Amino acid sequence: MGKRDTEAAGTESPVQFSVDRNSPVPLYFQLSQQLEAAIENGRLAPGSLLGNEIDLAGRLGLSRPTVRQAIQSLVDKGLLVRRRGIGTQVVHSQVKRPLELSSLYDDLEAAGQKPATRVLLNTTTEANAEVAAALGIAEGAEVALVERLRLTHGEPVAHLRNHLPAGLLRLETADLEETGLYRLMRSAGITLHSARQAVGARAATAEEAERLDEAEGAPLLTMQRTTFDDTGRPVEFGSHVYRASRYAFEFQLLVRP
Amino acid sequence: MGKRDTEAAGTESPVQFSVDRNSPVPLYFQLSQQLEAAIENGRLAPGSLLGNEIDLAGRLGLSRPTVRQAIQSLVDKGLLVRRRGIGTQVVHSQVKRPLELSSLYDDLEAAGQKPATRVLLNTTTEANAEVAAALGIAEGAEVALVERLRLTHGEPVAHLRNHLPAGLLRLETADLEETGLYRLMRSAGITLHSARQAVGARAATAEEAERLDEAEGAPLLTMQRTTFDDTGRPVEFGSHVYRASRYAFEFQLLVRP
DNA sequence: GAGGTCACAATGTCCGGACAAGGGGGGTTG
DNA sequence: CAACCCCCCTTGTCCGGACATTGTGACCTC
Repeated sequence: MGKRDTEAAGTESPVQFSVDRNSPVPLYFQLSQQLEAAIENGRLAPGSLLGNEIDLAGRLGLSRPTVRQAIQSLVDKGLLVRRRGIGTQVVHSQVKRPLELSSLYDDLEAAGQKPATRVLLNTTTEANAEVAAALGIAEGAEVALVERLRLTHGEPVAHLRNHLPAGLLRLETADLEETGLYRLMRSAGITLHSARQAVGARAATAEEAERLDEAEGAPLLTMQRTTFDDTGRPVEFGSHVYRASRYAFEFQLLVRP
Repeated sequence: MGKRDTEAAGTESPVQFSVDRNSPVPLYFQLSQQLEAAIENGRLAPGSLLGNEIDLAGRLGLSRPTVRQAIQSLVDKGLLVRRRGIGTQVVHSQVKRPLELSSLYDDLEAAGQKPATRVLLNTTTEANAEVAAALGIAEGAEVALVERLRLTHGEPVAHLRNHLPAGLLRLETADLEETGLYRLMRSAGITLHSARQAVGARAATAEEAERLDEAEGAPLLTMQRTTFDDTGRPVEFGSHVYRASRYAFEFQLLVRP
């Protein structure tokens, strides 16, 4: 009886947003960024309702499709959940970042470690059967070969062996010592699109043990990865070995609905 | 001069689609499924153009937004690539399935292996610090504990230890021997939404070696995973050990644009 | 009081249109 | 002949509206 009809239902959100129509950045993107920031810093509490799309659109002077596009992008990121008949609510946190095509260099840097790289080899060679199959080229064809040792605090973490199609990109040893391979590829105009990975484990050979400062037979984490650009062309085949005592893969993933 | 204006530009696709407006399944979904099937079986060749959205909409009697929604869902899956000013192309194959929240049981079954499960333990216990932190509950609180040995062809592949919040779900040993844990959770109405995983490696302890029929010190692949439902509530914490000689994680992933 | 029924609220789907932005090709111009 | 410019094609963004579908809660009935 004494209830006002506009009274919010408890977990409603009073956060205000605004968009700039003169900005060249799309309206839906402006909104999604503001929403994401509000979720990130807790102004939009986990579990709280977002308020219905119609009102939100009205308050911002946007159309519903635009608002929906903004919300959808965050649903895709796993930050929001839509429930028909209920509303859109903020996921109960714990979600950080979904799995990306992780660069070891970026991973280490993000973890606060200061990664260093020692280039062991930067040359060309003939593709063996495995490399040829991964890169979709003929066996014996010329490919670029890079072998690197990745270190943090002066300690080796991983041995990285990468094969790239010939002529794709000019790799300077100096650049490789400075940053990660993916960054170099991206700045060369290559758009990384997808990758196929296999992660396993095996015991260290004598040579690997020597290189990584481990005992022979110590458990190592292995990863093989073929990366494709947006045309589906293989642009890189990596065969990496990590010291299990110093590195593990961590990632978040979403369930495809 | 002698060119007809409707002449396709070489790599155009002549594939026909159709939608049923009386079906309850959404129009955009009908179209995206047909597109996906056409890509899967090669009728839409890798690299070929899809034809512009306007025409496609016109031919199907749909609006452009609906067609775009269908196409977008396949772009999200990594099957298509859009280029402004050019058109939408089929990715040059190699893409199979992006990473899903993989169930070992489903993985093995999909690989043609016939997985079997031996339940070693199905009880409740008090959460230790690690489990409590993962499930977001108090240390010492009661949790369900399941330990299973997963086998193929009579050979052990992995030892699986799972902790679940008390009262979430009634786990019958008989069911656990028949199928995977995730299937049981899903059929209990729990919607799995996201997971946080860590994959590493270590040497087998004497007990693990015994259980998995490996030598002591053999390299093992380890995974720890906390799974969340769509409200962000932790619903499962798994601590698994795989025989590196018989199993590796394989997955495809997309680069977030 | 327990049950079902109905209205409401919210997202899901779909339409038709409009203009902007980027890429490519062809024509024009030097 | 080459460089530049302009036009056209395609996707990107955005709008306003319409109806369907699905949870929820209140109301009514038994």
